[in-house]
Amino acid sequence: MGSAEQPGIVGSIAHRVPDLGALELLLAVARLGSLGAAARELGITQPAASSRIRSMERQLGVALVDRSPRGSRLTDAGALVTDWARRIVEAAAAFDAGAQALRDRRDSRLRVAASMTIAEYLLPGWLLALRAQRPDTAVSLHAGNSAAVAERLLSGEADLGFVEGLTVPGGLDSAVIAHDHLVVVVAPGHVWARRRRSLAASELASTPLILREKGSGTRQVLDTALGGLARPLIELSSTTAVKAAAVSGAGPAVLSELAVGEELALRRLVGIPVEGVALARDLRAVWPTGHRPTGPARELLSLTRG
Amino acid sequence: MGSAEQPGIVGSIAHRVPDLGALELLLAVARLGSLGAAARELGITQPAASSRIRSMERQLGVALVDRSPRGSRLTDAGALVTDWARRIVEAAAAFDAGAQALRDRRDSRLRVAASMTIAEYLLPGWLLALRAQRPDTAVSLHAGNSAAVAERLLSGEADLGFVEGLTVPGGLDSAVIAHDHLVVVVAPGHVWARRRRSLAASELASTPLILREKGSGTRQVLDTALGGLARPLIELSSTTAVKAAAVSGAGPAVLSELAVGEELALRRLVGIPVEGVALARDLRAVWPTGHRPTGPARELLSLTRG
DNA sequence: ACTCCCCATAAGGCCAGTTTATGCCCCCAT
DNA sequence: ATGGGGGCATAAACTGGCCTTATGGGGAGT
Repeated sequence: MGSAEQPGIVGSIAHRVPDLGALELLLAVARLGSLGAAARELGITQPAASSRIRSMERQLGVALVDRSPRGSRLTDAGALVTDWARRIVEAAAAFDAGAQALRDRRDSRLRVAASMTIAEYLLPGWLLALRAQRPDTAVSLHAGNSAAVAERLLSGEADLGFVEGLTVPGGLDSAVIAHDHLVVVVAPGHVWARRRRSLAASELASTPLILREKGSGTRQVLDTALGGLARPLIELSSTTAVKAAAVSGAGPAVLSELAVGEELALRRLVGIPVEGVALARDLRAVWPTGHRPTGPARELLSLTRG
Repeated sequence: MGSAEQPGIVGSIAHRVPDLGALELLLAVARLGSLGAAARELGITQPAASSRIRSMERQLGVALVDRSPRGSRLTDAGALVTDWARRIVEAAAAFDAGAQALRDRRDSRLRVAASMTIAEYLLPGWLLALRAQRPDTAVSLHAGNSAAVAERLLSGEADLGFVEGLTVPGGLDSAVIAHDHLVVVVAPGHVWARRRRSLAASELASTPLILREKGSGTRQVLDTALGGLARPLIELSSTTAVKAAAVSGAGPAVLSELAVGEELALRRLVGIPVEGVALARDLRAVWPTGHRPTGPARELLSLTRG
């Protein structure tokens, strides 16, 4: 690492955060109460675990575990660190579940097609649950808009689909699996953030907004709710881009609450109540008319409803 | 969460998920549109970035980036992977912000004391926001129950505190910064999950529950709401342990909605409405009477929306 | 054509993490 | 008391991944 130590602006966080293996090890230690047991579970030797925990403590500058000849318990700081670490590892598990489904395997027993918002925010969790229940089910995933989902289902390239629009594409049966609603959000510095009254539909319709492109489920719902009048300030091709633009203060955006939950909680964005507009939408599972999901597809479907 | 730390048959997820540095690089490529530019931003050379992205694609079995002599753009699959990766990196950034506050003890310009739930779920995000706004503010953090927070403030060992109980400890002024409410949760297989009617307070009081230990803010609110009648099925010392017990079906648990948001969304737990019990509580910032927060403390306070 | 910006490949170096091999400590059962 | 076993630490050697430097090829604007 010859070039590393320029003490200027903060570099990447990767070298200040222990890697996933170390965090996973820490979780195992917390759960099992012993370095050796944790090491066995992860398939490494006890000295490796010992050394890794120690170097993590050195890196963070905090003692994480209390070692004793009877085992190891977390310190107070260690418990906190472990809770924070768990969120990273959970996100990594979701990543893994999703990524494994993207690998286009011919022998997949369940082929799923989903709209972007669902694929982005919900599907990894469902796949994780499915894996816990049926570890040997190989799943493949394709993401696209409603039309693309319908096409894959009707051509037999997918067994089960998920869409987020208002209408169900022709030739498909569906079941509502969850409800979502769109929210109007602005950066905390925006004028609207200081409003006391809720927004009138006419105001929303007459204000240029940061929007997803036409054809997206989100845009479809908004256009319908406003009677086709949504005025774009700018059109972006991903939820992430819209969020980033809104956070940076470019203007008001309309997004699924799924997409902005975290931003609202941390006040990076502020939600503006709107009156007289139906911004709710159903999230639906879809399949070719008559072909009720069976086998793995039925399994996944039942997981999405609880 | 269980699935994130279940004993893996296939070994750890760490070797199936790219490390944080690679994910961060991918995010930079997505944002900047070029491998070389991303490499420069992270302070590595272009061949290193090229090689790292390539090995990530090999590991995941998916093409992530479309290279051209004019730059690089994400493939469709790459966009999805990047969105999932962003969640890992965000969790890592929160971890980093929190961990740094656990370390900086001596020369901290802002010393914070917080109750466990707040330290666990909210503080890392606040610290992240604070760092974005005032990058040079060194923060130290101690977590403990309300009494410990009060003690640190009154002894001058902390400048600002956060508590979640019903009452404000003596000698402290406070400001409500957010509202939280406790929810009754059970595993999806539990009898209560199939109830149609909401739960009566008397039923809750007469059912043995999975609870935090006495002295915790959560327990204090519940005991007060039920008139001191909460019957423990088992008492556990961390929110995480309570959650894990509830998910495994051991019985009903009572937890902050902050703690179970994800579990509810993924149906690993089901919330049970309760009638006639006030399970709401305020989250408060606290400081020694008369010493209104100034400087960094005031800055942090304003981020929490006091 | 010239030049700039992009990316790929090759060869060598370095560090982190791992394994094997010991040693010490404490608890408990014989 | 006396082994035995579980638990952790340290030392030394190995390995592999990531980084760097050096170099080459391809497209786009001037």
